[in-house]
Amino acid sequence: MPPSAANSATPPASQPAGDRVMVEPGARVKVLIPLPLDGAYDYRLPIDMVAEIGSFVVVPLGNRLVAGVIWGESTDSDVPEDKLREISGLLEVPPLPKANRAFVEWLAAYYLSPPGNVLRMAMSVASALEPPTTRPAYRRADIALDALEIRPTAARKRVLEVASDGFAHPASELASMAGVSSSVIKGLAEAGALEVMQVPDQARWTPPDPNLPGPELSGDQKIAADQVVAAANEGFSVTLLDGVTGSGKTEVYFEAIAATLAAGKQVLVLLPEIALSSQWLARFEQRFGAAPAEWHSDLTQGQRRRTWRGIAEGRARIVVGARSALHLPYPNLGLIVVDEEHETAFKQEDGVAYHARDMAVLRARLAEIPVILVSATPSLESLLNAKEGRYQLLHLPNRHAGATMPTVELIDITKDKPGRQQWLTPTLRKALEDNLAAGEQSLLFLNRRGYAPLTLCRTCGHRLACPNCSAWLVEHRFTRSLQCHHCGFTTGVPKHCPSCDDTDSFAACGPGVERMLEEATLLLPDARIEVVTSDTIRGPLQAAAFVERMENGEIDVVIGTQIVAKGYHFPRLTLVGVVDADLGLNGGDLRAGERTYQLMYQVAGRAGREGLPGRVMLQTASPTVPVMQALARHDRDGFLEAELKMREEFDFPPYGRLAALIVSGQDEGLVDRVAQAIGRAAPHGKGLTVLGPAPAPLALLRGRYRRRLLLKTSREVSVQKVLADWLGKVQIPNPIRLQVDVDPYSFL
DNA sequence: AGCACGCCGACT
DNA sequence: GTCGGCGTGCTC
Repeated sequence: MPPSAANSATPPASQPAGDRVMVEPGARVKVLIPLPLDGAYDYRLPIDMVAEIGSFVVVPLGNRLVAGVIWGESTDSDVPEDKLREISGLLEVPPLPKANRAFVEWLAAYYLSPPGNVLRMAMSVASALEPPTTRPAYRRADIALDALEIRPTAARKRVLEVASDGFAHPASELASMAGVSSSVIKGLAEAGALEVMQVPDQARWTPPDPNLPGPELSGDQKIAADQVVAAANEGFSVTLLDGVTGSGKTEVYFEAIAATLAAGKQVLVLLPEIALSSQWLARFEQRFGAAPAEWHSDLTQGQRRRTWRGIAEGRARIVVGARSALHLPYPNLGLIVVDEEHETAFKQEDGVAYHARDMAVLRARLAEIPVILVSATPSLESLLNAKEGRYQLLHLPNRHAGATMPTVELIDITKDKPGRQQWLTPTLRKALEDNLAAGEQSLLFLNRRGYAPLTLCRTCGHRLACPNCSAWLVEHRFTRSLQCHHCGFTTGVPKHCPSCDDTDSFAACGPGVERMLEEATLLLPDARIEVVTSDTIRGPLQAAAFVERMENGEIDVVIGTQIVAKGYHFPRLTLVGVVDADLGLNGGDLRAGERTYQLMYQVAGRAGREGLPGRVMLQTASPTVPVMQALARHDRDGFLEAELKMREEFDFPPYGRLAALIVSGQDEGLVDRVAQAIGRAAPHGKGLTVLGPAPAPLALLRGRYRRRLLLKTSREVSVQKVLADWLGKVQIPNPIRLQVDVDPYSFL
């Protein structure tokens, strides 16, 4: 069935009629504008304009016109009548649904951000608000080919054959369906064999078919699937689906998706790093016979516009996307799934610093729909919520199809020492050689891009640092450059030391993936080795190409950063070597242990799945610390329990709550004075602790000096209220920026 | 976020 | 003498 036919056969999902509220013509209304203003502005609805709450409108602001959303009737405003201006136009877009509007307000209140800034995320695609356009499409004209003055070539016949299904196709689609170039289409159109018509320029998704038979589920999967399906049409609920790697969590939540789709509602699946999830998309398509709508940073402007409108108009039934997909204008959302819920990639760090997993739960509550959080290594936040009964917990303890968990070995690098200027221990070297000889694939994991994290002068000890940040420059040999991983500063490798002027005196210190490539190449000269990082994989096409090379066995050894640690499933990958398992444990981060466990567990999960046993080797200098012991003994629950206990003892999240204040500016003295003034105004009281101000871990970032204050409260305290009272007392001079991060994850 | 208004350096 | 640098402040 061609997509256009399927599309017209199913009515689009739409917002419940009861949620729609018309506005009196001529009324004074509040219009929220996607700018960081204090609140919505008052405007007059023209007497002849028919609009409702949520309508997208164009309003005059200063001497320009901007798009905004009618937020409600204005009842108690002190804006004088003579300041009031009229709404200048109504945009041809479905109104922003009630649940979305509530979501904007709640998110803004929770993170102390102007609501306009939050609305901006929902209105990120300006062109989507413009009137829909059309584009040419072609179908078979009602004329016999031999009645025309052109030769009936094979290419032309094929085109006419595929164009005879009664539907109009864009030239590019027709060309690819017939396997010809678009010039053939053009020729046929000019000759009159194809009829040109204008069709709406909109995306067309084949509706996923929830009735296709799913895979055979195991006993555990069946029990879990029955529960999520039962929850699927029962209002708000949160389910934590906790299952080991390979236990088939995806198949379980696919059943909930099927049930929601069957009820005619939309589904949102949030993934971290969606751009790299070609394998997830393939599984979805196999289960539902159609591709979902995608939302991520690699879309073109046109794709964004069509997808945004397709969702607003209810034609896109299932959306899979990165965290920003949470803000799209779903008129009839029925289910949210957050896969890999523990991932820190869900925490937005710039602009409004929100956590997409937490906001998914909020969004679900406001829309009164279920949300499923999925992970093999759930966050302590979610585990505690499950433990205390706020979330329903579903457990999938076993790998399916008889696959066993990989063995995890700790290699003590202080005893089993790598050679000079080497980072692989003899044990891991031997394992790599054996695995190559056995014809199986290996992964060397090192979460460090570039060649070496630090470059210093052998003569005078000078270290090459970023001029804008308190960070070392990282040498990248592939691009023959030195880079700052915090601000993007790039420079060539200097010939002379900037400090002592000695020539060619630089020494690379420590390993990066590029350096591991050298070591691995010397060790395994005949192996096909590939480095996979965000530098070498740019965008979904290259990611898909890499997956294909792996699946075809064209790669023997992958040396990769965290982008290979997640989600992929390569049957012949049986050895995982972690070059430096201690890497994430330094720095005194609150979540260092939890994160190291999650990352190591995810990396380990890449080893051995169907039938072939996997082997994981963690190189560590501290094999006795609890994280390493837990990994080696497969004692996840014991580790998490101990970690929870520690957090409880010190009143840290998820028991207590945190907010970080970052004061930054180019004038270091002024930054200090302002930070101290904020510190002096700090609140006191039961369950409140304020730490700082202290230099932020990156005391200089992008040329701005940074000081940090940390507010720690017990769970009963409203962090928002404390922060609002506190910050209301201090004046922030203009060149200084104050960033408030509620529930911070990164302590930079 | 724009866009204006407003005060101090190198040019047609 | 002006053009223009971007610091501060406002937009219902």
